[in-house]
Amino acid sequence: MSLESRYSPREIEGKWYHYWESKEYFKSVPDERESFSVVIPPPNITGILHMGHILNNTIQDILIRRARLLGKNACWVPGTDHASIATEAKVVQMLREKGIKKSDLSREQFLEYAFEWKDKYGGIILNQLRRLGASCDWSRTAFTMDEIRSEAVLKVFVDLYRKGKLYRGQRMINWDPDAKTVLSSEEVLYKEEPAQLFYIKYFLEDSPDEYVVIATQRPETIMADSAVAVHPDDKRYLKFKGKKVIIPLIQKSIPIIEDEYVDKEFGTGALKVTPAHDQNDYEIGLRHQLEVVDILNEDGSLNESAKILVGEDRFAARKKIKKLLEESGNLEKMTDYMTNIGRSERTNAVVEPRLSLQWYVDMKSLSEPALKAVLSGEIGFVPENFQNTYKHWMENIRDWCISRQLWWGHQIPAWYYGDDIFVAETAEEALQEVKTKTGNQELVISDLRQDDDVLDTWFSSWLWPISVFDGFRDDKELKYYYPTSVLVTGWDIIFLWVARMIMAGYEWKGQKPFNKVYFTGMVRDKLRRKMSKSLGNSPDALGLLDEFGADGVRFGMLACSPAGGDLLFDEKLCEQGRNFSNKLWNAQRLIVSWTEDDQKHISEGEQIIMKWLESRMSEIIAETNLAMDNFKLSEALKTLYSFIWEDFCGFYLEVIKPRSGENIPAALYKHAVLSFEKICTILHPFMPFITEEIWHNIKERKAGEDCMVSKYPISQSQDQSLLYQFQEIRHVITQIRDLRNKYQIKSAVPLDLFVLGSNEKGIFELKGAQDILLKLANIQAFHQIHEELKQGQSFMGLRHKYFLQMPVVVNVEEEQKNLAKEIEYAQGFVNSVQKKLENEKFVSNAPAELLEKERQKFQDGLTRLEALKASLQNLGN
RNA sequence: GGGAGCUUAGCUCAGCUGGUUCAGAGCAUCUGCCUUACAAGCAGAGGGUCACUGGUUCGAACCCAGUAGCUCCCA
Repeated sequence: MSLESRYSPREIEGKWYHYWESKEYFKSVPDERESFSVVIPPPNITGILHMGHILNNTIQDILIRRARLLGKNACWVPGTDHASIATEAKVVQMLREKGIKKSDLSREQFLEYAFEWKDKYGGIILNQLRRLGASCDWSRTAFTMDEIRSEAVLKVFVDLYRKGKLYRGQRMINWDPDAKTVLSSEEVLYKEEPAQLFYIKYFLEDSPDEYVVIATQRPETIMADSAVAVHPDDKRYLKFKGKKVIIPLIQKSIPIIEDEYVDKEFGTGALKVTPAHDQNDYEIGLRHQLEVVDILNEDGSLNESAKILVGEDRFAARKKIKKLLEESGNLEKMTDYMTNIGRSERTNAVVEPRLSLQWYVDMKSLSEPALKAVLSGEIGFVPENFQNTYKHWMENIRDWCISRQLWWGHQIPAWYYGDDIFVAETAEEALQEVKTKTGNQELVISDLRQDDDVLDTWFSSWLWPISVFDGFRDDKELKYYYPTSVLVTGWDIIFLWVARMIMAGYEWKGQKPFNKVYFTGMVRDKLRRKMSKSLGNSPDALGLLDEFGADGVRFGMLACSPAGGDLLFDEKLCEQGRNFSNKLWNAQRLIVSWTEDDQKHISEGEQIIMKWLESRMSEIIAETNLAMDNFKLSEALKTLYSFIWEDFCGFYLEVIKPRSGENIPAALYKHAVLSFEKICTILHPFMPFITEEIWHNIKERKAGEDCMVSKYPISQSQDQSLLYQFQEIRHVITQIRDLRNKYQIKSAVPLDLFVLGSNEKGIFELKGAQDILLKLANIQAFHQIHEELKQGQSFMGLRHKYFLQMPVVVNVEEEQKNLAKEIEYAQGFVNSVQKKLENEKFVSNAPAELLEKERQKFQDGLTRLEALKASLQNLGN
């Protein structure tokens, strides 16, 4: 077989993904095995693959693939989210490009277009996940607006209504004038933005020479003012108590009121009160029974009630009113200042506080079990400190506004007849109720009017862990897969989604939806900026996959992904991943190039290195398991990376590599293949494609004998003393290489090695050590000596002192310097340990084990110190 | 205004319940190598007062308090 020296992932990745799919390896059906289930955070149908998805789905895939290898019945349910606002915006835009206005269409016609759009673009992102290697059970692909999921939504709505946990209420809400819909507070993003404060004079009604100056950022709303408020303790305004002022331009008279809400320090200390257009003002209005004047249309333009500037957009009106106020002499001055502006997460429009009638879920009743579940640890958060954030939000929870003034989504199952509301899953049921209530059997469905609005998208996604298993109709699958094992998502939607899923889980199934939540960080660029389209700092995800291969990208993404915190993405990490792929690829090339020979004897060195690798691998498996159990995926991968690169390729393969032209003993070859095979399995969850490829290249495989469905190796007990001996061997090799480097002695020149020791020979007690030193450091002979060697470079091992005889002139002065430095260090070490041992409190307090360790340390330190001193002396002679 | 968190090598971060002179890894840097698996590589090396100040302790990067700087969430 001839293989390129560079690994090219492209065809290989495609090949294996199709193969796995054709074998139905991703498919899960309930059986007697333990289940391991994950539901995907459904990406928007408007979305395309970005770095956040790569991160999130790589992690899920790793967990799922590992569970599968561990013998569990792994089920990863994929799907998409209909994303009301975002999708409707896209569809409206698409229609506009075709020259169609939304207002010209009926609801049915619009939905037809929307579904068309969804069919065309909605699956893109799922296909992109396939390229990443995501092993989802595609036969389960769900959509928040498909039949099963929609039915669940309606059921839940009706259920909440009947339980009295759902109501319709008039509230101050966040209005998106672009999308013309209400937003929940979680969908509004606040940011400091520069703005201007307008200082406006309001003249007194009964003494036209006097005036009060109010400072406002929104002069266009003065027509909606119902009062001017001052703080009751504010001495400046005492004289105006009970008086009235005139709103400029429209000459309307409003009272001056006193309210403690007013901040005396801000602006002039006098606040214009506009109950219809500000949350706080609304509350002041309630306290003082003020008139509510709504001057804005749903698109943010001024309406008839404004009396002036009718039809103008709010921002245009602001500019115009400035001029008007100047002309009328009411504008005293303007100042710049920074203020928090709320913008719609989806449309970026400045959000307008607006009074309106909406549907709400009473959250208090739902939050209690959900809070308890997390605080008690029933549901584990990774990292744990998100508990605090969660707790704070849950304890201050506000009712959830779930209606949206859109067409794309689940239309609210509420029907109106006269002044009455009838909530039911279908129009027929609603009609039945109307008939019962009114006693009028003649009524037909068209006599009722269904609520125009749709439900917030999260009102369907909070049911996701239940609804993807059709859990509202049938418990069969739910019993097996629910609660799901772990949810992997970004911490930014902890309230929008995670908290609500927990509530839904307890509300309808009396059980948590998942055992663990793994919060990923936010992907940022090297400069710590959030990746965004507008900054253009987000790498092209598909381009990355092309360039580095899915395995390389998965590696790169994970290498910088601690749970929770931000992660600074750098393409260099993908490059590292690609290089790692290449390393594995070449290790495979090497092994495959060898010729087996069953006649050839295994040397002592080969014997011990096989044993060593087994111990070492067991150690690594245990470490990896521990890291994975604690969701330290990044750490687990790094452990494997350095084991494979340093231990397996850099050491083991170098030792067993036959000299050129020679064959390899058959048993050794088999050991190498078997070891590599295990490595493939352990690494498979992280880098599925290349491991599958290598798995098949290093050995003939029978049908169904695939890496993806292999058995995860078990950590055996380890030979600790062997591991220790090898540490010493490798240390000695490094020292020898260093000396060769320093004195420019080629590795081709064989050298003799001496170990100083009266009764033990250190590493050379281990049969085979010499073979290894010969192979890796070209040590041709080994001698035990009992005193310092005059001609020779010395170095310290972990326990012993070694000499290397080299045909060189030693730089005495420099050596002396180095030795002096080392002696100083060793002396310091010995001193500190001695101090510790002489300290009675330490001796009496420290555990016996530690004490023993310290004594050993002291002994070793002394030996080392003596040896160094001897070297120094020796050098002088 | 309320809360959470961070500060360790040039960069990004590990460092689990205090216990090797504990200061670690990767990347970057430097030196030497195209040694027949891999230059996407090999062999080595240098680099840090663990933000600052105090305290607890036999012992502190780790625990406590304060200070400074940064980040995020909520209002």
